Amino acid sequence: MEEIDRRILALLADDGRMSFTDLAKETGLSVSAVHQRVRRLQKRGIVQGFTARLDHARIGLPLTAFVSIKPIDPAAPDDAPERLAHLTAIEACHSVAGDESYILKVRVGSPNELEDLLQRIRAAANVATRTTVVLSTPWEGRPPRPDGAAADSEP
Amino acid sequence: MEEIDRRILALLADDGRMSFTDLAKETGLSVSAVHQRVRRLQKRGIVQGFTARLDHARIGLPLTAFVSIKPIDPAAPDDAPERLAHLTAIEACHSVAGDESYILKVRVGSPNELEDLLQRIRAAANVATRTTVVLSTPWEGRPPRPDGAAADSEP
DNA sequence: TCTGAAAGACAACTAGC
DNA sequence: GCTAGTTGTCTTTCAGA
Repeated sequence: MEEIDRRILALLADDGRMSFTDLAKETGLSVSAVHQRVRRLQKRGIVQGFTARLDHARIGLPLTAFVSIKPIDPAAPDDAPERLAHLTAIEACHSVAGDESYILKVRVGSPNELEDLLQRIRAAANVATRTTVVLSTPWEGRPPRPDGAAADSEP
Repeated sequence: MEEIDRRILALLADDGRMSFTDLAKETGLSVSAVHQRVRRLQKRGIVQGFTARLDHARIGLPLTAFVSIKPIDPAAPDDAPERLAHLTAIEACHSVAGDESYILKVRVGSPNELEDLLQRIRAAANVATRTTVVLSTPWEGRPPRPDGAAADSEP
């Protein structure tokens, strides 16, 4: 039951364009039943959407870096995410425990663009930055494998 | 020309299940032409695949962390990625410049699972770990917006 | 929550420019 | 590299158990 939902999620994480027909074959359900379950998973927000995995190096964004930021004025209100949201080079923004307050994952076309981006980040959020450049990425975005724990209750 | 490809990539990054019919409407091309272009983008490896975006908190993986690793024996050959690949909790593995050699992004169900994972990482790759726990994620996996630079030449 | 069937929409291929 | 047309498959909805 819940096992089938996890199987559907694994299949869609692996191939987001898999047809309902194929999902039905893989799960042993009818097409309608799979269709219903996927719609329910989307409605519940467990499936948040579908996206294409792109080769960043080949769309003009070959340089990836992690940027840790720390407020210059620790007393100021912490609204860094809102202040940084317009910078589309920032692919992800995580609030973290530890010495710094956020870790940003950024993608740019060149070292020059990275320098420019860092200046914009510092100016927009009034923060100090510490940057770790990615040299290569053995893997990334590997589909999650829910090991043991169960999911949530009903919405 | 190349402009249309970038538009297609942006649309598919935003909705990986968008139909070719809709892609055709959005780009002003015929369905066949869009179909051809997407197939070519996949064949060239610019589109590497499609995936469902899942709510990790609701599939039993509510805890995210970044784990930086450093070899205990700097003279040993660096094969950490191969040694760690079997640990499916590691969603991404980046080789980085800086004090440490890799940054891992991991997702687990609980602090206990994180502790267990860290032990496995240290044992498998003979490394020291430094872990930064994610408290919240304002955003993540935002579609890349190729700003100015152009893509590659032919395969 | 499932099945099965029916309508329409779509994907995939072909030919021709 | 594009358009247009054709065939077979798929998506989506419905009634019913």
